Amino acid sequence: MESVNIKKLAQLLNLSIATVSKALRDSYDISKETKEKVVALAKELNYQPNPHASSLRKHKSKTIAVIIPEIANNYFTLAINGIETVAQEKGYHVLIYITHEDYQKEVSLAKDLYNGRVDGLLISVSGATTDYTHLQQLQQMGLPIVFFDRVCEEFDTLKVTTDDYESSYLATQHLIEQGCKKVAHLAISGNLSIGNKRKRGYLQALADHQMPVSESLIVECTNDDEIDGELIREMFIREKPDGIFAAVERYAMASYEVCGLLNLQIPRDVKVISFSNLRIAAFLNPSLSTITQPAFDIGKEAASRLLNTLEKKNAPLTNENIIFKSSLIQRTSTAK
Amino acid sequence: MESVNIKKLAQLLNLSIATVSKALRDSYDISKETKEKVVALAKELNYQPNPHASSLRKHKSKTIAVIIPEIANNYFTLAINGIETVAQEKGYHVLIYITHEDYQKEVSLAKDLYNGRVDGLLISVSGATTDYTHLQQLQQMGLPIVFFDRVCEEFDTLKVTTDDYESSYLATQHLIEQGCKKVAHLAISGNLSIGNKRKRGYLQALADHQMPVSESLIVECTNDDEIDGELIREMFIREKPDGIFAAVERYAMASYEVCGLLNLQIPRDVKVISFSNLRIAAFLNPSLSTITQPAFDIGKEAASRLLNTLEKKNAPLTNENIIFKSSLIQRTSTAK
DNA sequence: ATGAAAGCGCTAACAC
DNA sequence: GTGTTAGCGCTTTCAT
Repeated sequence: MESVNIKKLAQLLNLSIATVSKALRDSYDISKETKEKVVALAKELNYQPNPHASSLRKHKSKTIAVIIPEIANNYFTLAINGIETVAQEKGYHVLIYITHEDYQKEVSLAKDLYNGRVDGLLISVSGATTDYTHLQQLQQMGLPIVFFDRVCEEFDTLKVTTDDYESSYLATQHLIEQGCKKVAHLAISGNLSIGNKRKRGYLQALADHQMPVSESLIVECTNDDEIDGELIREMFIREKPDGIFAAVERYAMASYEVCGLLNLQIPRDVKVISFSNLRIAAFLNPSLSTITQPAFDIGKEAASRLLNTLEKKNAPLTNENIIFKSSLIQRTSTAK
Repeated sequence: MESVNIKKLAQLLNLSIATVSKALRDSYDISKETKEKVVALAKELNYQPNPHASSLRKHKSKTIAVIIPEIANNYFTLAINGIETVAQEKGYHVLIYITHEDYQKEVSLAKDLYNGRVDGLLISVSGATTDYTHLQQLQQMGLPIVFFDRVCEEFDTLKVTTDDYESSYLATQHLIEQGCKKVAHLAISGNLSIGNKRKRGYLQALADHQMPVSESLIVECTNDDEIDGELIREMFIREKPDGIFAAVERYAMASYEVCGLLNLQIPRDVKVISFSNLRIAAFLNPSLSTITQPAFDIGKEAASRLLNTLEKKNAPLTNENIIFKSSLIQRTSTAK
């Protein structure tokens, strides 16, 4: 990458490096003519300041990191889209890191951010994460962190989530209202707060409607599609549920598969509802009732807040919890 | 971001900065004992070298940029996954940029890479891009570029694609074999090479099978779902096709929608096949026959080649074209 | 085996 | 209004 630098501009214009630098930053104490000359030449030579030099000097990189557990998932895809939109608007760069639900990877990725590589971090933690010291260290070093979706409750910072408890309650209630007598839950593995909230919403709805509650109706899924399929199949055979509330889209698809294998018809024999951001849920066979999170907006909001803090336009990140509303969209999979 | 730097380590150890630096890089002319002391303290204090300083000094950032036209698309999501996997393995960082099919954005994003921000670029060009000077400039400045999927044929560098012409031919032929007499094509807008290849495959298959060929059977889609829906609807009414070959997933979904509106049954009245990387194509109603690209592997290959070049393990990027094979998966939407 | 010093390209305090 | 200079944290040549 051979390219023009500020020194070359200065030489060509017979000016000092400082003057050129100031002219480019539109400083008040540079004459209009000089500024114009400088800007003109910079444009002509396609001058771009060296980002490493200026990051080093200013202790600001105009870059944020996004750490997510997976990407083959519509929620995160949409969230990234929202994040990238805001970042581009404000002239920030976005580094992306995927943990594949691996705690060790999350730790080592966090280490990479220890020394000013980025100005801020947006993270949705891995399901395997129970210890947050890697993130706490980052925060102590002064790195602003915003959690989204998969948050760490105990962490003192901004968190952007959806109303997981409430929508899980409503989803479960919806199944009951549609006539289900035995509702199973396909739960997220690990002890993610999001997983707990969804499970609690489910349990509370069952309790409030005098429905059978049993641990054996809850399948703690993994990150492996095959294992999950097997666990779900076993539960179907063992419990013969007539309603399924899936905590994530992937488990709903696994249920569709299992129903196919067991010759169960949705929604006649089993009704299914799931958290999902699939745009084509309506085209599934049968079309899938979903709880849809405003993922794009969540990404936008998380990024906006972070960038505002970085630009000091706002107070530092408070221990606030911004909660977006999900929407329950009823489709054929829960029809009476 | 207050943190430990090499100077502090040197002070604490009563060594010179140079020695510490060398010890950390495991240089041959540092004694074992010194190395061990340095490494131990570095670990203890969680020392991480400042990436901007070393990038500035070494003219290497260990970072690559990925520019894609959109992300709410399974192909690109999978490709990023492949790219990120390779990058993480080799200790590289991945900056992500989305053009939203906007040429101006692509140009301005390219400008951001003019001055060493990244060591290499992976790009899938926007559909609106017809002029490649912004990329040529980057290449002239010495930035290695690898194209994937949406490539620029005339560009002298490595390109990773799929057998678009062949699979389009096969997809069209498949429709004909399934009994279609009038096959329409939902084509990608603009003059992307990928769009042309898919269209040429379609046209050749029609010609080889003595099928009606007409410009009015080809819908040049846009990037706007609503407009596309309208264009497709008009074509359906005007031409009454009994076969649809969609160049991208989004257009297939639009067709499903239009068929619903016009009370046409798939596959009885119209058969549909589409390029798609949707994992749940099998669960659509009806399940969608697809041409599926090995997107993850394409991302991996593109990234591997780029990183190998950066690490000088390979010769520089040649004007090669690596072609992956797509697979045609027959499902209900093209059943007889 | 260790250290001194220059310099990557830029910014900002301070002089003139 | 413009220039001089120091220094961000690191690597690397050259001396010792």
